[in-house]
Amino acid sequence: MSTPAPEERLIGTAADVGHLVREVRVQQGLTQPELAAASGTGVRFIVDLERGKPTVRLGLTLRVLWMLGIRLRAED
Amino acid sequence: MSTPAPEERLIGTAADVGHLVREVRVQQGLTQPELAAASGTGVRFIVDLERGKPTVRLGLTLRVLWMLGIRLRAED
DNA sequence: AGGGAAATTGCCCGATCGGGACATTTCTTC
DNA sequence: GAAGAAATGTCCCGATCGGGCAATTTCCCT
Repeated sequence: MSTPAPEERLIGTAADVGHLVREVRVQQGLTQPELAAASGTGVRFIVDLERGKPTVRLGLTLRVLWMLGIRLRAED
Repeated sequence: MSTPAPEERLIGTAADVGHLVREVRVQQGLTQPELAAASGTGVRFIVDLERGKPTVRLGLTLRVLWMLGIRLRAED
């Protein structure tokens, strides 16, 4: 299976993260409350995250990403 | 140039992020205060980040990563 | 062992996160 | 336009982030 990553993007800002989360969530037909519940957090957090708020917490963010099936890779 | 990424890792938790930051920082011969200054934050944050504290802020984290030359890619 | 540098921790405190509830706005469908 | 679903805003409030500073601990080298 030599197919490259289905979809890959560079993540540099909280806005990048937020936009991606929203996109994938909608793509998967999930509502914000559903995603919140699935990630063990609240709607408040999801709204802020998708809005690209830079002060949201890293741990929760990573959990949401994981839940959505988004895999982060770090390259240096 | 078909060489794969020089070094690539999966990021799933705040601990993953923290360990990577420390590793790259040390590799580059930077002290925590130097990295803090370069990222426009404080030592307190760098210590917490490297410790893998899940509640550190996303925006600052991404800034530190960027500063270290670490590029995040999201794949879904 | 000793010394110096670097890292970590304790503390203070202003700022604000985020869970939850509810109101309001926006979006979608008919 | 009307209705319903989804998203966003407002508010409350306990918890705590993180900048800054000093004390303490750890690490590294001779």
